[in-house]
Amino acid sequence: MADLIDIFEERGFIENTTHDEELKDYIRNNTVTCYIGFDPTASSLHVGSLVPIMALSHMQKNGHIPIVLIGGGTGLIGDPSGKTEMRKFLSPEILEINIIGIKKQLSRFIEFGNNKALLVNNNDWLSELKYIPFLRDTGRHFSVNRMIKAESYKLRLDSEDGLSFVEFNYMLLQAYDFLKLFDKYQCRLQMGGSDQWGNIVAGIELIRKARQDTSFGITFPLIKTSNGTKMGKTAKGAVWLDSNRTTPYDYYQFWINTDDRDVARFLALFTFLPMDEIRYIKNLEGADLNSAKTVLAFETTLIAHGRDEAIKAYQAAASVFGERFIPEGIFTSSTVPRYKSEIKDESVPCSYIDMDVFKSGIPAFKLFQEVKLALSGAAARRLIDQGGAYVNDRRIEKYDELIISKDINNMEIILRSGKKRIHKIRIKQ
RNA sequence: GGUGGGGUUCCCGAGUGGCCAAAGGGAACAGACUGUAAAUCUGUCGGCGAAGCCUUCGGAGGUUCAAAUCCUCCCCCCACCA
Repeated sequence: MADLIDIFEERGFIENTTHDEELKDYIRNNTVTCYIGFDPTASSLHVGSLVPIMALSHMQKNGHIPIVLIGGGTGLIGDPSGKTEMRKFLSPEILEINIIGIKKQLSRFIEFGNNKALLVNNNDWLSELKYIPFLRDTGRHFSVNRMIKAESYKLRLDSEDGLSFVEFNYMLLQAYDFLKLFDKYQCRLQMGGSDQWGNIVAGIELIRKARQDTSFGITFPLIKTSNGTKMGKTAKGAVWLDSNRTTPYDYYQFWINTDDRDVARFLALFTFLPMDEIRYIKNLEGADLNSAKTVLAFETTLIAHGRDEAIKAYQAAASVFGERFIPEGIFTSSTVPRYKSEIKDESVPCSYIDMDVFKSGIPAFKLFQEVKLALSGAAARRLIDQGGAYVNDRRIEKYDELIISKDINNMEIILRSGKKRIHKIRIKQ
């Protein structure tokens, strides 16, 4: 059995662990059941959750048993850890929808079934908790004095908005989850983002006090880009794993646009390529890194959306931005296309517009607004005035220039905003 | 429950009767430079096909020629006291 801790360490997954040596021994010598909780605050997970997901996947690939805990119960409350504002309460109906969406997504990363991985919902036990027994059995193990010193509450305790009692309880519930999974599945390891440290330690202590037994915790670093911003946020908001929210094309583009300084780190975290191959690219500099970015984008899209979509996104990128060749010697494990591949634009954003529209002509800014390359007419005019709008690679000079039939090539018109945002119009007869 | 302080455009935050579509910063968008990178500099940044008009400063009313600014009621948040 490969040494999971070593894998985690060299790939950059570990921010902090409890009981360093004991934990290593435990993982080396046992089939470990471990869990991570996911809050069902949206019907899709996003790139921000990718580190925990990849961690579970590594666990499984190395013969351990991951448990995905969906916070159907705690989701009714909202974790205040590291948050500046109180979460909106979500209705049970919405939570139910979200849970279904999340389950589906995780199946791409983790193989459920045959007890190779479990998916549980803490609503199953939390919803039937009785207040008084809970206080007596679980609450008595918690010291408020300690809790208010927890880093995870600090932000909120110091803030003007304060911390509601409901949220204050979150830690107890998460600790209780851990205890429950310990009892039920002998789960002794909880992992989570670095903001979960307090909650994880609370669970470990609860298990120690209530069961006189040992359990462990690992936290992952908060992944920031080298720019210092939280990773996974773009202009349009979060980068989702759901292809209905973030298309595979956009997903691929998100990764292609990785900062030079982040490429190696992200390859280690977000792909399964061997570290030897990843280390090699540390020799690359400047534009040479672009081939590594292609591999990063391809592999991440492959994992999240499957091979077909990854290929399509690759081909679309090639059709729009030109093909990049991956040198033979690098990333030999990657299945990224290396030959001169077909250049197809199938997954380039596209909409269909009636031929009639172009017979009489449509003002350019209207067209840009129509396909959502600009959010309003004013924004579209601004874009054109500033020289950022192109039709078939021809810069539009006047915002009300009519786009007409002769702009159509092969039943298509290509619109571009700035350098990177492309939209294709296909003509309907 | 009492007292005091607040709720401003995507975010932070100035603005206390007209000069306010609202300072400043951040984010974002575009241009130049580039490698679909970063940094930098420049411009833009509520809506409407221009002038002009319309909508916006927690909500609802009111005073005024004129209200983000004044008054009334309501909702929410914070601090201190109880």
